[in-house]
Amino acid sequence: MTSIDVAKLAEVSQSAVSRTFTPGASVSDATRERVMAAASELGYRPNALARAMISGRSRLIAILVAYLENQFYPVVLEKLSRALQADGYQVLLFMTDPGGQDEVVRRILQYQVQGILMASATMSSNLANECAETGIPVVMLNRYVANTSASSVTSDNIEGGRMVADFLVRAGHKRIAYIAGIEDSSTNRDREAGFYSGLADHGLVVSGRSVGNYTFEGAALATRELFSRSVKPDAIFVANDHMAFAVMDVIRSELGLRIPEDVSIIGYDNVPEASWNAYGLTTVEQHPEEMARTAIKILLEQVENRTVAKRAAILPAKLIVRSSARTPD
Amino acid sequence: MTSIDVAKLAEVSQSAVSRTFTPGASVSDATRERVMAAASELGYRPNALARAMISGRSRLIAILVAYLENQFYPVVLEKLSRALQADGYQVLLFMTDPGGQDEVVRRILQYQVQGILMASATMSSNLANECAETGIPVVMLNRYVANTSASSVTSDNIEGGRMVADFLVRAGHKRIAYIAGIEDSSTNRDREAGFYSGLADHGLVVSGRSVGNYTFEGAALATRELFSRSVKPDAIFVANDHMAFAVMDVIRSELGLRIPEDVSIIGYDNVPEASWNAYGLTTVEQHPEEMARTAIKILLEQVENRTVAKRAAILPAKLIVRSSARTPD
DNA sequence: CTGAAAGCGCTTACAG
DNA sequence: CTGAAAGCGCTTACAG
Repeated sequence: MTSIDVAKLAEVSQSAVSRTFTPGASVSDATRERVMAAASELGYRPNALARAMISGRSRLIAILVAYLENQFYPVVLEKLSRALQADGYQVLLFMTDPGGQDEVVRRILQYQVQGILMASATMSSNLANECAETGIPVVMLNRYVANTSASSVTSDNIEGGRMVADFLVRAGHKRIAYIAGIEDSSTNRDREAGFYSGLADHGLVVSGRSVGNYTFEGAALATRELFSRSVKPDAIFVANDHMAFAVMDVIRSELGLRIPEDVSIIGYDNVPEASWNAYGLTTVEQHPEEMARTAIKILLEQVENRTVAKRAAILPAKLIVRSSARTPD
Repeated sequence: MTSIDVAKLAEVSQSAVSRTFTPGASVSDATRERVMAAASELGYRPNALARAMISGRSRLIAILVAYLENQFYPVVLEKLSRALQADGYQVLLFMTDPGGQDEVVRRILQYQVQGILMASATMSSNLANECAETGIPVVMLNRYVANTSASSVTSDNIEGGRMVADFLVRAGHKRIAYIAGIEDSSTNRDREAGFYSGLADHGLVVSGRSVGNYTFEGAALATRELFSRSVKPDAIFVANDHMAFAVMDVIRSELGLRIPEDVSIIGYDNVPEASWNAYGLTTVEQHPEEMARTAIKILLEQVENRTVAKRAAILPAKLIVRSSARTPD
């Protein structure tokens, strides 16, 4: 079923059919009606691929994600997709591997996507620039890379880390440890830097540090390591919620300690599970809906104006107090 | 940058360029080398949309998902996407709304997808048949609809429900309740039917029933309702894990009861959180990787053979025993 | 192995 | 408002 078939049946030109399905094009009511009648009789639907080819606008946006285990990402993905769909764009989803990043992006480019959204995936500066040259806007979510033309949307990770330190110190903690995410991720660097600077404001330094690499298992190992040392922490800032759950499990089930009586735990993200009673995790909120909305606003602005001017949005951090950490008086 | 630009630079025909990028096409080594050199000099990549148009094979597969809060779906989505990518297909992702289902599918069809995978979304039989007429294969995951030509992949929900009943009865429970998911979903119907039949095998009937609609909040309400009655359950089978976490939270935090000493809880799915120590949920496994693999196998077989013969795969259910339910001696 | 040519299904100036 | 025509960037018989 093509527009030509419809044109024949409706006894109009193929152009008239095309115009009927193009919002804003000039067609008389009479023509439109005849075309619609013929179209529905034949079950005709315009071919979006042909439209994309000829118009140069595919209305395809690629979303890159590395893993969906950490609930922050499914939530963001859902928000992004819904917003994009509502604006008449389609989502091309790509799961990236630690290594094959560049290959994936090149495949995306073949599909003539009009923009790229990167969440939980890092992009080499090479690749970001390659996209910029092609004129395809890139917006990174929850991460940024220096020296690229890619835009970014993050929460104020530095301020978030600082707030955690302040909260913990004011609650009377003295031996405050940090469990890091992926060492060279921008989120980890910023949260850690803010945290240390917050401790320093109170004349303290971190009492222990181990690395969980943002994985559940990594966090469990990191916790055991931390508590195997002579100086045991009385509070831990964990670089994200996903790891914090593993940390809490190990502390309660394996070490037999109470939270927050023996150890306070604070995470980062405020994923849905953080509010589940079994954890009641005190954490720093990253508002997924707002991050998604901001990312899409930046991306579509660039898509529609065909500009690739870099923008970096930093959303405010907010501490969500629950029961996993002692509260300052 | 088009194949014509490359052809000019390489001093060959446009056909030669096309053949160089078509696996299996006959090109001499000499020609191929000149084309590749020119292509990389110009940064040329074939336009997948043009290829799709002319060849009639878009290599696009649509995945429909309704919500990603229940961790079962992100996990399945990740497995599906990776498998499809590995086979050289691209994923077009659609988040469906309870109502706008049909509209979504019609939009998908415009993009000339070669197949549709439906997870956590129900498709009207109308729509399924509409797809079948177009010759586009549809595979539903974790659900099925009677009287359609859509294939399906599910776990053996009936047998799973029966196993839960048997386990609970043999552990000595007498007042066994059920918290339902969405009433008219095939998963709920089958799990419930199997469960009741399992109870009947031991001469028992369900002692209470309320509906959680597969949501976290719905399950919390359903739990409060169940315990507000005169006969309180000493065991509950919850139609999926996602609800079971809410049930456990309410039982422990609000009702002050112990699990499994006072109440046994069994869920369904075995999502990642089920193994977290704070819950230690005994549950029926649905192996997401195997379900994804099976769904893709069925779908691609139909895509590649251009058949739409209906298939219904039912994977075996397996009880995963943890600590949320008393164990039979 | 190679090139000229037809054609996939549309949009969009252009002229009337 | 309408139609004829060009063209988006490719693949793929066809003939040599």
